[in-house]
Amino acid sequence: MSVTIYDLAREAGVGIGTVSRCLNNHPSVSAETRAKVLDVVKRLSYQPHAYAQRLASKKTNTISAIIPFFTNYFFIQVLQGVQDKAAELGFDLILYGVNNPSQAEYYLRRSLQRGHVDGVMFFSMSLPESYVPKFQQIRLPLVLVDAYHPEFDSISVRNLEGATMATRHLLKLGHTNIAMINASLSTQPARDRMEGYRIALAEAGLPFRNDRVFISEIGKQDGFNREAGRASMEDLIGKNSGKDRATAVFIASDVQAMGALEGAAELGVRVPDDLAIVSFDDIELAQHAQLTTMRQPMYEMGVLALEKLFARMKSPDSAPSLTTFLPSLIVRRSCGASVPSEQLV
Amino acid sequence: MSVTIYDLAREAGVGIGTVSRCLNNHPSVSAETRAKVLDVVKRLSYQPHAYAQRLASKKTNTISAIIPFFTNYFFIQVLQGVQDKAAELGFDLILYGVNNPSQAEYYLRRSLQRGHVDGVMFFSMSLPESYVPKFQQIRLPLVLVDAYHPEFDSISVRNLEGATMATRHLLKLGHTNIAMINASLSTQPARDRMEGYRIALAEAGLPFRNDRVFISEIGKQDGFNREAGRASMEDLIGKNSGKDRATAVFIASDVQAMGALEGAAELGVRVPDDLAIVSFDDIELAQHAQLTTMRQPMYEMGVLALEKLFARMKSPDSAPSLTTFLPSLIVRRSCGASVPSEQLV
DNA sequence: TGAACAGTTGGAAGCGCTTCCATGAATATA
DNA sequence: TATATTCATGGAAGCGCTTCCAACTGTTCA
Repeated sequence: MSVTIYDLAREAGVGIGTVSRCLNNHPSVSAETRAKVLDVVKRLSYQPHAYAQRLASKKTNTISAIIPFFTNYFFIQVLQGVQDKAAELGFDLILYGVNNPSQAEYYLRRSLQRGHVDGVMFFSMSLPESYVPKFQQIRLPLVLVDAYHPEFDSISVRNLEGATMATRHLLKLGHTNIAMINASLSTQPARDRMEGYRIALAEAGLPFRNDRVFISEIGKQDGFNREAGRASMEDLIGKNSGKDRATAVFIASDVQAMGALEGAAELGVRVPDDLAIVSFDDIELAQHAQLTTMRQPMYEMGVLALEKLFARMKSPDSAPSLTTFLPSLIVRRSCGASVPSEQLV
Repeated sequence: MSVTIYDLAREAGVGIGTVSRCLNNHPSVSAETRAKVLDVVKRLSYQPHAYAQRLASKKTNTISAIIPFFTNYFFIQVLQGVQDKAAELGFDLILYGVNNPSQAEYYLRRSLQRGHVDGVMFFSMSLPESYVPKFQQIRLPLVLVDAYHPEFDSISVRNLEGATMATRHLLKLGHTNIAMINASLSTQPARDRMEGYRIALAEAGLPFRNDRVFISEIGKQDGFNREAGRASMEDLIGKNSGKDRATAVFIASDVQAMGALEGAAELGVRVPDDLAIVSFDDIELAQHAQLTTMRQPMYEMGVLALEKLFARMKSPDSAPSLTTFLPSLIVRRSCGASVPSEQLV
């Protein structure tokens, strides 16, 4: 049927051990023999059987990525980084796209299956605590991306600093009354982004006021969605009159900002003239909507995730590392800065 | 180290054959024995070794998807369909995201590796002819999605009919001078969409005029990109004056339409008042930009792709099937229809 | 001249499973 | 009672590879 190393061995007049050594670039094969064997390999167009190799060598050359679909553009971008690096390192990538935490758990279990994958990447969700010992027991490398756990390698974005940068930008543009639209404070990113906002205000000697923070938790994703953004904006505009009027708002995510833009347009509030906006994430829509926003280096995060996984395979006992990325400010029209410096396109 | 069926067999006081039969729901095991074995399985928290199973059974329970990243939203949507169905059928999905045809070929070869996957899905690119015999020889199931080849199962969208529907919609709104912005005619979709446009015009007794079709091939993807759309729109507007003025345009894709909108805005042409627009694809941006467009059932296509692959595994000898999906008209603001009927959100 | 050693090589064992065949027990049939 | 027939079961063989160990060939050195 298909060509095996036994066929190669017979054809080349050598033993199967020698054939295997040739295929795996083992040093102790004479140049002559190697050439002979490789010639036969080519002639019979031999292809190794992936699973036989994996069974015998106890390495799978495969990793899995558990990643929620709802992150959309983030999903694609980060996946490109992962995929490119995986190809470079010769790994196959099993994709487990999920829509909810219970699906994620299912795939965690599946990834933990003995000999299934050499490593796991877990994205944008908090790791259920019950899986911590399981990964540690079988010593399966795990990297968290856009998430954090002290026991594992993690990669995340510095939400606090990013929020500070965003708010500082509005301050630099002369705004002194800056509101915030946030998502549920039950999530760490929302808390961090609010803290960053608070810090920037404090730096400028401005008070942090609870009545300037608008939070809606309607819809999915703890309020990180379009409808919640819209509701918050309507709320804000309803209360935004008189001399105490906010002239700018920092919005915790681009998707919320998209909804907020709709709400503002509907209520006749012009952006940026009546209200300047800076948000967070730089999803694809942000460019089209001309949102000034904090960009996360998604592709780079994907690449680094795989690098960390690889490093962990090499040295399983090193201490868990945390790498944080500083988001960068992308200036577009929504903040009202005079010279939009869109460099990306 | 890890628990094997030998451990189970010893612990349960049965043979390894019996254990294996229990695990695989083979009928000829007494209920009593089965219960005993399954109890031990649970007690030792046994996990089968994936690759040992695969080597012995000669089935991988894995499929690969070769899919270009540049399709963006299509990518995510269709992948969700694939993933959901794969989970249901118990398959693992190896994702090979690519950015160019040579990467695609690399992964085709990899997928063809003996015993690597049980089936392959190939998206949105034309299959290199040299791979046709390779798949046929080793009888590896292959499904083409958003693509077509007579020798394989294919799923595609009826571009011609979709274009006709789009153009008809503009006609129904009273337009009699309708232009088209297209991409390179070297691609089948571009040809089909133009033919559909032509047919709708003919139905209405209107002439097809070459000077009303604007094609730019700048940038990537044979002109299916933002810059090309913008260039074409600028070209159109430059030539659009006098009584021979086009009042509507059918644009071959949403991404082109996004660029076209920018160009129109810059040149002071209002959409839809001065120029009505209908485009094609219904990517995520389309909703935000309020583009009236032809929606492709992406999720459904993903599900069907996996169903076809599965069917092909069951009966390798049936004739190749082609399924086409009819896109549906999503009415938003860009066409100027009085009552936007956005049902999706 | 013989011992020690490095460089190659062949092939058995083993990875953990599925499957087939032989066997034995239990039941049905003449 | 003797003989089929069915149902469960144990375990060897085999999937295609890697790896280890033994063995064989030359060389080198005392």
